[in-house]
Amino acid sequence: MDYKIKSRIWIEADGEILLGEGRVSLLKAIGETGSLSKAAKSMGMSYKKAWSLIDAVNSRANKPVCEKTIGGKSGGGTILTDYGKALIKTYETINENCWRYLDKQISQSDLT
Amino acid sequence: MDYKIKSRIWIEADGEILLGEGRVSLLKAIGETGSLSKAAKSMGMSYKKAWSLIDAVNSRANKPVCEKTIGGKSGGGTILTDYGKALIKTYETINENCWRYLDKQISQSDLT
DNA sequence: AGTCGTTATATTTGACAAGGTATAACGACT
DNA sequence: AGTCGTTATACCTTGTCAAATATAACGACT
Repeated sequence: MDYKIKSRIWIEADGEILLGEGRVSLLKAIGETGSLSKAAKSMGMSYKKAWSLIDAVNSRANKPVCEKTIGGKSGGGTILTDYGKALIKTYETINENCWRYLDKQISQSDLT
Repeated sequence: MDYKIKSRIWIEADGEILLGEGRVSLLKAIGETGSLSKAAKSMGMSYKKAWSLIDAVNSRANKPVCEKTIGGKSGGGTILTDYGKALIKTYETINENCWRYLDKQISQSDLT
């Protein structure tokens, strides 16, 4: 059996988690569905958990990550800001780079 | 508030966690104390948890990571094998490299 | 035989996170 | 005014994981 190396990265602001893998997935689902409740449902996550995650992200980020509207014909919705999209992209790029880097590292080691 | 990037890496064998940050700390404490129970105590960890962690590591690693003796004058003890020491060293080296790499990545991004 | 500190294991208890349910507020539209 | 789907929040239940407790086996040494 050969070993594999895995990693998780996250971004912190003020010592608290701002953005991790789960929050990025949720933000992406919001971008696709235009709604927090639909995003939560598409991920099999409870609305309550999704709301608290997004609340944490918005309260810790330097700029708003999404904009929410309540009421109206469609009931309301949530859309990502440009800043939110940039955050997602940065996270994913660094994450993929990290994977590649680690795979190279483990292949250079002589573990058996 | 500026963002910081954090990471955790771990090594898997057969899809199960072999070695992570906590297990490496425990192994190092074993190396310093020569005893699983003393190592657990020094980390404020229950003996049971320490034992189960080490049991998992030993059962998944390709070679034994530590050798245990029961009974005798000193009651027994646990010492690391050369293979265990090599595992620790490899993990820590890759981990530190990963931190440096990520710091470089985040500084090259233009997040505000 | 008795002592000692260790490894090894089962059982119970407690704390905390996760989830479910319920309900209110909202506002464009009919 | 009524409808609708959403955001927002409180409350309670449940499941899971950590911790505490208890006990046994072991073997060199006295």
